[in-house]
Amino acid sequence: MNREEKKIATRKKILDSALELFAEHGYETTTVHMITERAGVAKGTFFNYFDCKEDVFCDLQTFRATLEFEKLKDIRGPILPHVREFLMEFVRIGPNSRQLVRAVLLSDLSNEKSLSNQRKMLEELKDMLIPLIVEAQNRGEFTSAIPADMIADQAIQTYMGVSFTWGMGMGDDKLITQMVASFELFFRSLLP
Amino acid sequence: MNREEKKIATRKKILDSALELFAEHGYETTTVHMITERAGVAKGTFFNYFDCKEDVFCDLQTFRATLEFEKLKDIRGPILPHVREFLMEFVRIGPNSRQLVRAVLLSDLSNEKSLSNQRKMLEELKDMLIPLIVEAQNRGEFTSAIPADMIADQAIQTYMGVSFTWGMGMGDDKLITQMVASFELFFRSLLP
Amino acid sequence: MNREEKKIATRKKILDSALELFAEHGYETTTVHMITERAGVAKGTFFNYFDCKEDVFCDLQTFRATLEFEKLKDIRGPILPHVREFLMEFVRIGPNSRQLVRAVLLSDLSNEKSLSNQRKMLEELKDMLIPLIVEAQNRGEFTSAIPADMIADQAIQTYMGVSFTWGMGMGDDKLITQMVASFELFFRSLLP
Amino acid sequence: MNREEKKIATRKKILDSALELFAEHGYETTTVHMITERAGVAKGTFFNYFDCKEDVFCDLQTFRATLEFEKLKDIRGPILPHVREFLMEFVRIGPNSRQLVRAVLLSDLSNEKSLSNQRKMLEELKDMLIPLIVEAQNRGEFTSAIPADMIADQAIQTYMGVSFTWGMGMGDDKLITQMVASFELFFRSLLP
DNA sequence: AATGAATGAGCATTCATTCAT
DNA sequence: AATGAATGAATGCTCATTCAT
Repeated sequence: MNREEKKIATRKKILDSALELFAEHGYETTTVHMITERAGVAKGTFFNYFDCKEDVFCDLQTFRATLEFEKLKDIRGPILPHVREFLMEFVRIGPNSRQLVRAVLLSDLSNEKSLSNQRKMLEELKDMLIPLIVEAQNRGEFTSAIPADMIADQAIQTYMGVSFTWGMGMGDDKLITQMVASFELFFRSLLP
Repeated sequence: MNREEKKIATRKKILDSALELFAEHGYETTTVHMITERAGVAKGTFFNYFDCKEDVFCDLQTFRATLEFEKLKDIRGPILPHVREFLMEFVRIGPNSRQLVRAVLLSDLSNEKSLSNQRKMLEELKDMLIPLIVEAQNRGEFTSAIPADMIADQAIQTYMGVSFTWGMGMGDDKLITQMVASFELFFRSLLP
Repeated sequence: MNREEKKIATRKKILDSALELFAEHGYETTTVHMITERAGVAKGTFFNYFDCKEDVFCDLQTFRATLEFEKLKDIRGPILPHVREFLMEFVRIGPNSRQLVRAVLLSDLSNEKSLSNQRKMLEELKDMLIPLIVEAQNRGEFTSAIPADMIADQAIQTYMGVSFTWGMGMGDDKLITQMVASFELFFRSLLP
Repeated sequence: MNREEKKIATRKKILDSALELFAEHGYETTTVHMITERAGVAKGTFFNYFDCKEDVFCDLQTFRATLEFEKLKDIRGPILPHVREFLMEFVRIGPNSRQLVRAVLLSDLSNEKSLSNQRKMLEELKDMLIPLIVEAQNRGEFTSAIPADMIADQAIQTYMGVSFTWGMGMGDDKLITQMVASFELFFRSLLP
């Protein structure tokens, strides 16, 4: 492992430890000392990689921003199979322990910067969903009785609702199972 | 106002100030000094009423436990109107600013004690919903294709999903409007 | 000693300790811990009295701003006796150990706020001196060959020069002796 | 440029950067990182040339010790022209921005080692001045009413006083102008 | 019962210094 | 000889909590 790789590894160690600890104790209660201790580095090392404690926190969220919403654009024909597939990938990429989910939600709420990041991301997702929904309505897959943007809102709410309650310890052992089940029911409400 | 009443008033002033501040800044970021300043009492007074800072926090949550789930027990005949009414009261009692909603969700997530309180409350709610749903299924209001407990989970998820996304700043200006709209869609998915 | 007096006493203890330590080690090298240790209070107590470390520093200078320059305004008749008297009082009020003088000069230089405070004070002093000098020139006490404002500058320079070299450990044991001697020589240069 | 020359150049780069930064921010506030960044070398390189941060600081002062006081020894005949000339060179060699002057004075005061260096230098200067002054008194250039060592003290005080007040931002734009003006007045006080 | 001065453990952050590469 | 990642002691500052008044 050369120098550059070591640096990346150290950064990752710190990020991972931070994510775990934020999940276990929340942002404020987690100290830099705790993070570096778990990462197995000195306290000072933390600040070689991040300007301040808050920065790690924001970093945690960026991984989600990289999600490939783009894929949704190219959907042709019946929408449901694609949405199911997208959803599964979306969940597969994200955190998969209840603790981690809680940590991410916590981060969304506790911090003004995170809050607006997250809101922006959801708005983007919504903008990408609407045309898909409209097309599905035209094709007769979804009811046209409900406006497309309301359906989009609803989809996002379903996603966040599942995340939240699952993160709290309720629902099926696997997040993906719970997510798919909830969306099946959701799609049921969209039948023409 | 006699002595005893004064004591109760002081306690209430402190609790109210704390709730407001937790809503504005979160638990950790709110200091005892901030609370007593807003309540208009001296810092020491706080500790005459609460053993430690965490205690106010737990006190804040108890108000939700007092919610009258009991009412749900006595429902007879068609369920939908009752559920709609219950929902509206439920939302009316709870916090109504996005900030407050966020604060409460934050409190649910940040603290082990709060987390388990909240989970217990939701489980209770679920247990109360299931027989109602079964009866509605028997009466033909809801589809029987979906197990009652799954529907109950779904209802709770819908509630949390709306709370979360609305707290983040999305959706209709009024929480109640958003909540009702989402539940109408939800009920749509339960049609036989 | 009642509560209010105690507060004043504590504040004074902290200020005195700070002044001594700044004199011994300079501003940056002196830690809040050192100050509170010498003052015999807890570290936190420091911050009950001053918002930050820098504030003590600025406080140290204010005592000089209270100097009664006003007295100079009312001088009538021959100026020299009054100036001598003023000078002696000026020195008597100010710090009298070499260490303290050094601390004050150090504070003037190390900190932008102090620097501008001090400059302003000296400018004020100069403005007050000029009319006196003009009158003395008219009365024939001082030469008119040198502009009054230059003489004022010179007086201030003499004062600072004595302070600096004396603070460094040179000159007569007593600052006042050294100051008077230097000003006698200075006045000699102003003979018509 | 061979290896030896390169080493000398690197050392100089570091020293120059340090001097500039000490002038701009003072000793304590300047970090090794700032120095090496401005010098364009890595942080580690600093410690290849200096054992510790303090060492650069002491090195900076030595340049003043190299001042050729020796020249004063060989003065014959009327003293004033020589002293004027010496003074001008003295000032020309030294720092010429208000910031730099302030930095040097600061360094004199903040550090025990610097303080004693500076004191020693001034004492030497004084010892060199006294015989010159005695001779000038004998020749009738200066009054004999004032002891020669007092005059020497006075000269040094004048020098430091001008430096200090000029460094603080007062007086003529050019230090040399201010210095010459003050010394002219000083010489005036020495007329027989 | 109410006050607020005093406390000190604990935190984020800085930075001179080391040392493997 | 030069590098810069890693170190950890030290610092300014916060704040829940105590307790004499």
